[in-house]
Amino acid sequence: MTMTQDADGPRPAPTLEMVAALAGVSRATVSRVVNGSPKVDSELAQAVRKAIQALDYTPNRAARSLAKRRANAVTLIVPEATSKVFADPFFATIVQGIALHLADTDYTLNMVISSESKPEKTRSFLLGGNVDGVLVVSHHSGDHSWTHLSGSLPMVFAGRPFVGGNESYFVEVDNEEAACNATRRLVSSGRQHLATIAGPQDMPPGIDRLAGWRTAVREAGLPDGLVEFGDFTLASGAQAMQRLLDRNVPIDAVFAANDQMAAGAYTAIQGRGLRIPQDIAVVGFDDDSFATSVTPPLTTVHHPITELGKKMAETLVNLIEGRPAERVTRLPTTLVVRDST
Amino acid sequence: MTMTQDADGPRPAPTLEMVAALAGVSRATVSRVVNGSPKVDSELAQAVRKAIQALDYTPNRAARSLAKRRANAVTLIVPEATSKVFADPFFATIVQGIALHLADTDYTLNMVISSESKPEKTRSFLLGGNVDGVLVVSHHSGDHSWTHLSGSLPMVFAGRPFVGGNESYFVEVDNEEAACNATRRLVSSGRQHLATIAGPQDMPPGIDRLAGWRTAVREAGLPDGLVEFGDFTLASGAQAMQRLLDRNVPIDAVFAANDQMAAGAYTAIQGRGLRIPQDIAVVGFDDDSFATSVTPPLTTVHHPITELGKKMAETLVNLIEGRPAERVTRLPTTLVVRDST
DNA sequence: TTGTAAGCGTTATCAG
DNA sequence: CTGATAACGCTTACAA
Repeated sequence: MTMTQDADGPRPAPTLEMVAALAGVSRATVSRVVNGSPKVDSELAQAVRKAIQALDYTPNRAARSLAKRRANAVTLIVPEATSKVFADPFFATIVQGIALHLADTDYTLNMVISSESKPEKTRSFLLGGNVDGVLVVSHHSGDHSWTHLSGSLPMVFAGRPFVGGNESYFVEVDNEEAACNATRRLVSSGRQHLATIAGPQDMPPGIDRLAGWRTAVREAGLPDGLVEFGDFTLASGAQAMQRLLDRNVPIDAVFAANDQMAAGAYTAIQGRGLRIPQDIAVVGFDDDSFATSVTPPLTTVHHPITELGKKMAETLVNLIEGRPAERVTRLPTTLVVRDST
Repeated sequence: MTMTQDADGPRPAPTLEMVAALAGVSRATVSRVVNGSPKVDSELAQAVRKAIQALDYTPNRAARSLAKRRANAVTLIVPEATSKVFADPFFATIVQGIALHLADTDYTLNMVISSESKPEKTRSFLLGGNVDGVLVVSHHSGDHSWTHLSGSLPMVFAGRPFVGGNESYFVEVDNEEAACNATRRLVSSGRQHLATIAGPQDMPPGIDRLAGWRTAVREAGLPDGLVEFGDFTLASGAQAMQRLLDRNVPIDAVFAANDQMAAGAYTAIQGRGLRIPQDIAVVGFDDDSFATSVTPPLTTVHHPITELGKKMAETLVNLIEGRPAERVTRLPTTLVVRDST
């Protein structure tokens, strides 16, 4: 009785050795063509490629990593705290950008959500030579508990770290400038009583967007006291807007530090029978799905989040491969004007 | 001149061999204690553990995988199409659940977003022995282009696959039953004119939730024609509600197939000066951040998404390790009653 | 119970 | 330009 390949369990993947045999060359040669070495006879190369096709051969990553002392993998760290607050699409979108870029390289993306309870596990995973670089997306506060690793491993952050901003690699948009421009538009369209719903002041985006609003308001010679704070959630935006309205002072425009809070502001404004934009103009920040879902469609700052993720990945790969890389890359934003202003 | 360890480049990670030397045992023994083999003298074990501590040793995954012919890694596949539609937190949340569970195992999670353009790359990665199992979360339609791999590799799906539901492993909630219960509550609270904003009919959740609504409506002897469809986005929910209202027939309750569409329905309803719940009761599905952000807080079906992710991971690991695993696990839902009904 | 030694699939060095 | 052959760091029979 002969062994036939039954459907019992996946048969082992073809190895480089098998390819070599089929092509009638040495393993070294196969390895060379697989890795695109220029110095290999083109006839042999053809033969090898044919064999690879025939066998549907894929190099074994583990063996490869072992031999090259390089994992060809990068890790995305998401602090557990951050991972719990995914009301906004920031995370998913940035991950998408990262994965999209990495798909064109031969780096693999692995994800860990780092529990603050036992960070050593994550730490030793990272330092155990299993990873060539690290991406940190902690939309949340300044908990960059990973900054210290940047001495041992290439790291790139999403957004300026709350601390250590002068040593770390990161990619962001110019939040202050973008907020300033958005606010200027409000001014130049004739609004006189500008308010803002600011984000948390322990997060760089919260800080910078408020600063941008202030700059624009002051340069217009207007008072800058109409500030209420939210935490980037829809509900907090609604509440902040209520507080603003409760002050009983004239308000004819409001800049919200993100679209979710802007959407919240909508409910508060419209709930009081006021009209957007006739009574109050609203501009947001992010240009996420809220911006178009809401009525009237929201004028907002386009935040290129996917690009941000791509750029993070690109920077990290450059770092890993010893190519020059920008320490801080700042992506451009644009104001997209819709019907709320 | 002697070499001192300067801060030039990360020093190589300690190896098992170094641990063995320090502890005065053979590598085999170290390997045994690392892998928790029972048959090792407890004194030696202590010594080894001490050495591991001292050196801050972490096993090299590549080497380990190579030796055991097992990657200790699972891959999460996100179809590119799916990844573009992240208005709702489903993706982030389920990933969180997966990562959370995996954190307690020694499986690594890697993510690929599979471009439909060149699926072979993904395919060969998966089949190249780099991964022990696959998780597929394609919230989107029935594009389970991966089902065919399930012969070669353990796979678990998020939600019942549109096709192949009888062979695949998957975890889901009983959408039909949940929708039915939610609708029954509307009936039992005295509502007579029930409408629904259904999801896309090429997605199992869309289909099942509509079916559940129908069942409840029919068993109450009420007409089941008040149906409009959306695509699970806020905007589509608003539009569907407009169409419903435009029919100019009495409506005193509506079941939306998810919370985002319910939120959209809110704007349409309140935009016409109708009150929730006095004029129209609303119930949603998912219990995501919208449910509490909205005014009045939304009565909705709690969808245990994090648990879903955890269960997916758990099932997959069981499958990989040859333990028994449920082919379909259905997680319980609960109706959380807030102020919209 | 512990150690020896033979792989695991690739890459890299070094002759030829 | 090609082919032996020695690593790479760990696991695992097989001996002792």
